[in-house]
Amino acid sequence: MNSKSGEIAVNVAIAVLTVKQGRLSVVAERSVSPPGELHLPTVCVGADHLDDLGVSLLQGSAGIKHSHDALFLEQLKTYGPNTSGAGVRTISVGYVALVAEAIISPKNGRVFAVDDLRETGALADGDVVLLDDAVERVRSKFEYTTVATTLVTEPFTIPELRRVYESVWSVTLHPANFRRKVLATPAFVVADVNSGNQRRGPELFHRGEAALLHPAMLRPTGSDD
Amino acid sequence: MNSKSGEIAVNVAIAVLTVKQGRLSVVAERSVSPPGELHLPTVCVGADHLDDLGVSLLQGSAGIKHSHDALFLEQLKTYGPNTSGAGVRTISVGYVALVAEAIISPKNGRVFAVDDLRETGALADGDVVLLDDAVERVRSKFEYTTVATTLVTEPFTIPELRRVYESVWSVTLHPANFRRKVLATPAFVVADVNSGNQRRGPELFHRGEAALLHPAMLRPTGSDD
DNA sequence: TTAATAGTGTCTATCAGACACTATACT
DNA sequence: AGTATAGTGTCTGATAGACACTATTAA
Repeated sequence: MNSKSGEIAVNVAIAVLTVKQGRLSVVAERSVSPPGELHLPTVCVGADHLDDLGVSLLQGSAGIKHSHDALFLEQLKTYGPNTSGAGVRTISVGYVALVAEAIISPKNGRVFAVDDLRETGALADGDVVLLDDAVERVRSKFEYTTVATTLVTEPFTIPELRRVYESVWSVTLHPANFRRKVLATPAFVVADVNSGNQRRGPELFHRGEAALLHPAMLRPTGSDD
Repeated sequence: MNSKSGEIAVNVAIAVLTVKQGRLSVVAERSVSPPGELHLPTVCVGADHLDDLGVSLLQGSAGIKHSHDALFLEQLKTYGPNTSGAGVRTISVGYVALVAEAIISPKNGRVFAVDDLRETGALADGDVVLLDDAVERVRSKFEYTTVATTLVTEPFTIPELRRVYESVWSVTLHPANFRRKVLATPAFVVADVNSGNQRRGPELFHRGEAALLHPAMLRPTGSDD
């Protein structure tokens, strides 16, 4: 109700998650000030709406062509205020994005396996919290939405989609039951029309129109790593 | 990474939800500038951490004695920036809280039924979005956590707890099956030791230690009002 | 040929929802 | 007595998870 809050700086930070070589991974950039430290892509907030900033930050950091077919972007929560080196109080609005590894070409950073980032401790402290929240949010989203299909390139097979689930949840799933559950949800995936023509091997699918899963596909109990 | 964001004001806004006379309700205050308009309690962000601000805002607006036994507080998301009347760009960090109606004594506001607020349109536009998000978050939390017990006063009966669920979800639930599901979750509620002594009537319970529900208690399909 | 994976069929334990019935309390 | 609510027992359909089996591909 009063603008007396004054000296607060606001930025948007993003965890761009993908699956690379079967491992849950994230785009991170090298910091300048503490050399060797890594941080998540960030942009300062001006007049643009937060969600618009999230989109442009995603596209800028991951080098994605505008309005690519399938991508997932969602605000997580806001952190801070933290006092930076120069004594500026800063709050960070965190976002999480899901993009297939094939269409990522990071501008200033690189794609790191999340487990490696955690083990080496190279990621800035505040970003570790954001990354943890991002991973947990995505793991949860996988249970009751179709966002997993944003991490495969079309056309894809059911086992490919299963390996995405396995990488994100870090579990192994029963192939037969997984296939049944995916196909039981009406428009989760749709069979490729060319499937059965020339090609042999596993059946090919495309993303369906469904966004929510009924019923939900719950991760195995006691699944966390 | 740069404090050039400048002119941004940050505040915290809260939706304090409760069940009053069987209806999902929220604490709102009368605005000064557009007379008659209502708004959610707000505080400007200074040096304190956002979550600490949420706690003090909850206690300040709802008049709750410090560290009351059961209360739920969670950050929702951040909105904006919106340009206020004076041309100040403001972003609002939204919180949602759950408190039993018996321990609310609003300082500057009143407890309104959410449906009434929506119908009359008296709530400020931005706050309507926050309120909607808060209600949806709580409805979802009810499915897989025990937070519903924060909306009853101890000791309580199973039917009282059921009516809390019914008010928040705006559905009617099957009494027998509801009781079975609640009692099937180990430490959701614990029987009152005095139950069966003097008193007759429905059995009395207290809040249990469990925070998560296994298995989840899903709302009836197609339940929204 | 062998090993690994894709895919189908089927069985069982569990849970959600519905119904029937008894017990208790208030009028 | 009669009505409403608390609480128990039980049935049915749907689902999760496990196992057995066949088909296909790649070495």
